[in-house]
Amino acid sequence: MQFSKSTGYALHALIHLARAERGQNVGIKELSGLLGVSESYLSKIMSKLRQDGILKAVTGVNGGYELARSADQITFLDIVEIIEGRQQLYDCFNMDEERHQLFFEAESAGTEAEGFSVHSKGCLVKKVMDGAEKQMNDYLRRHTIQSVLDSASFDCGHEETNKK
Amino acid sequence: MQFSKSTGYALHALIHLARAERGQNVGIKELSGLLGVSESYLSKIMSKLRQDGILKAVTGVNGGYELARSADQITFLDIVEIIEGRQQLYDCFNMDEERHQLFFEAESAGTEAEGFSVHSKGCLVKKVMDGAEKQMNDYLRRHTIQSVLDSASFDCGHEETNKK
DNA sequence: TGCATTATAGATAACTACTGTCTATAATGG
DNA sequence: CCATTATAGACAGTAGTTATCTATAATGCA
Repeated sequence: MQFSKSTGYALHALIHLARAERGQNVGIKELSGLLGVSESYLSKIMSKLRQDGILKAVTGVNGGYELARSADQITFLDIVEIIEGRQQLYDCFNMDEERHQLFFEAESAGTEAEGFSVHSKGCLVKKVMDGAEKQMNDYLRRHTIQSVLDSASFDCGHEETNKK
Repeated sequence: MQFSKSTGYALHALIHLARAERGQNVGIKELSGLLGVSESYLSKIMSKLRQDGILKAVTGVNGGYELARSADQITFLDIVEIIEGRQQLYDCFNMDEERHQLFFEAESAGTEAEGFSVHSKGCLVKKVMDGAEKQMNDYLRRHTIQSVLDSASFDCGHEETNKK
């Protein structure tokens, strides 16, 4: 299990766009040269980001890409979900209860009258794996394109560093 | 990006083994029937777990598998690393500094005399992605086969529940 | 208008990993 | 000696990733 290279391309491209002047379009040629990936392949990725509202694109002369929202409103999780897809990391291979009788959490067996909060039924393995995924996603949600710019000392001098 | 089904098989099989009597071998036939996967495929997974010291295996009549250590010494991370491999989730596509000049963290530029701890140089994108992976791994390390057994109310009656 | 530029969309293909089957082999107990 | 059980290797189908190439559409400029 690994993140696809496309996710890396997307994140690096966005950082570059975030550093560009507002209103300045950056073309695929510049981006692909910077990242060392073909224009053809990268443009697929950029189109996806546009379709999901991360970018704006302009065709024609002086066209190119621009962020559709400010860099601190674009989280790493946004990009990972767009490129990797939104399925969960762990799909239990067989969710029917017949086979899972041993791996399912029993729902407060027979104690309904006691007012117990009925446990949500589900595979205990999946519960752990989903918990693990949530830890990662929460972290990715806390990190934005802007936060990466802040942690770097780009153009030391005319921009304050460590703004965050 | 998703966990492979094999990881799910492995975890479920281990939970079943953990419930078996100490010294009692469980055969591949029983396990494959329970999980709904072929003996052939599951045995590959079990062999891997044996090679990595999670299981002991006995061939021949009355043979089968048994945990090699106690269930609370087998973490979810152990199993994920064995089945999914130990590579990092994010490999930066191009780590040479030439191309990365914009994405690398500068190492405490020119302030060496101040006694700053020199930042470890590296791609800022990778730093975030590695951080995210660490969050997930830490969670997986805190969850063991035993902790899953504890959270379930198996065989209510002759075993204490919530031992942990 | 016509042309160069630039993004978009579709078809295609190589490669890899995952999932799974089949067969042969080795070890063990009865 | 035989049935049982795990192991190892070869093999194949499927899906996803990583591209490439071509054609198309939109835009700005001369």
